[in-house]
Amino acid sequence: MSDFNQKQIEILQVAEQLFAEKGFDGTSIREISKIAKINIAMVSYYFGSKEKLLESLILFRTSDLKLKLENLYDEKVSPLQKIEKFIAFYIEKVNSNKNMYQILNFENSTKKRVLDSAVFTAIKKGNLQTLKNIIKEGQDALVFKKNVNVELITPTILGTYFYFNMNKPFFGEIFNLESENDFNDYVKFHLTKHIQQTVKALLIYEN
Amino acid sequence: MSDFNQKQIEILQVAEQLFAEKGFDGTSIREISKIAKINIAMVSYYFGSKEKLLESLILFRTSDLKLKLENLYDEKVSPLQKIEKFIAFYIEKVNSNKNMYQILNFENSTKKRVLDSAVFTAIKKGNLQTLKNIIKEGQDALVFKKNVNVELITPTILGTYFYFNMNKPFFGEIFNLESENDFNDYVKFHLTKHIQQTVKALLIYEN
DNA sequence: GTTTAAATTAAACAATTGTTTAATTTTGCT
DNA sequence: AGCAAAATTAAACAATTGTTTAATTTAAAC
Repeated sequence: MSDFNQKQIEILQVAEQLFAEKGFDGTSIREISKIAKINIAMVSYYFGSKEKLLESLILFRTSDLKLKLENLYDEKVSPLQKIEKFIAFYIEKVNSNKNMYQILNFENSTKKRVLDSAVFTAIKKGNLQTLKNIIKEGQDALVFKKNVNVELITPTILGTYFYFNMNKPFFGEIFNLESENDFNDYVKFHLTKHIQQTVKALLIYEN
Repeated sequence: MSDFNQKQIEILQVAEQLFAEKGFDGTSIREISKIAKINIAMVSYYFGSKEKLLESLILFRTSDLKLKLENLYDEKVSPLQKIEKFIAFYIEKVNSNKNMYQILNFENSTKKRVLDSAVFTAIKKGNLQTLKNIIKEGQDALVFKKNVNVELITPTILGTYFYFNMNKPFFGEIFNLESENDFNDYVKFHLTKHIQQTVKALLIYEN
């Protein structure tokens, strides 16, 4: 599988940061090499090409993107609490992998590279199914209402986070977030809570 | 102000599409020139440089990004209806300027270029104030609840749309959207409705 | 029709890009 | 120590990049 040695991992980490900051096309191999303190030929030596470096990076991180929600599904907690946990866990996961998501979001909407979306589609469908199961459970228990577009809840959960993240300077000014720590704390406590409230309200409130 | 002649506008339109599709760094002047059927020197001749072409493009489109909500604010409709109109109008605006927003979202989160965010900050603050006014009105009328994080509602509104847009292939498959028309129709009717329901529920439902 | 400015062109530019080569150094193994 | 494979290096590569030049064509004004 993904058996990268220490040197390769260092390169991947530098590449991840730079790709997220400047985009794939905005990052040069020489820049990566300089920061990773390696010779520029090492990228080709280890990964073959710049494109394959990106593919390796995605492969390297893909396992991190899968939600591990099995334990959550067994728990003897109410559907409402499951939704809360689902959201908190999801946001935490995405926020701690924000560089990778930044890369994927952009390279996915770009028509230049055709990164194999099959594996991501599978992951997304799996996560969606988990959410559907929870909501179905809540609907059967008459806690959640019926007429809700479940497929659009993930866009609301993740979209809220990504928009917040994309406009970090703006919200940093509004909420007085001066450090990366401030930002992460705000996400963990206030933003997550907002999303939880939003989804819960959507699932419960009847027009 | 933005007095661009017909030739310049043609170049800007081609640049807008390509920047949105492939990113600023992923688009070459030769590519733009080829599609716009002009000589590559014309870009420098008219705009000065590639960077300045982007600046001109932003200047050219900025006026389109401002929400015109004055009429909405005067209307004798309930706060609930105002919220609905606000969202429908906002989404429609963003969706019809999706290329520009795609560019801004990416170039803004990239640390490479420092596009003057002051003007966008002003626009965002203006739009936020409008939303705040509506919500305040609803709270005073005891229709909306009090403890809501108003600043995070825009992320939910626009974030939902952008996430949907970014993952067009995925949702296209799920919802069977085969053409750009299908996509726009889904946004106009179903996605907009979902966001309206979501925000309304958030503003009304008490824990 | 002549003149002047604007528009357009092909060509060249220097810099940067990703990639490869060929030589050298390091490492691991016997 | 000796050897073979792996790792690392500096240099060169061809292609592409944004930009400029200098010449030519077009348009407008008188």
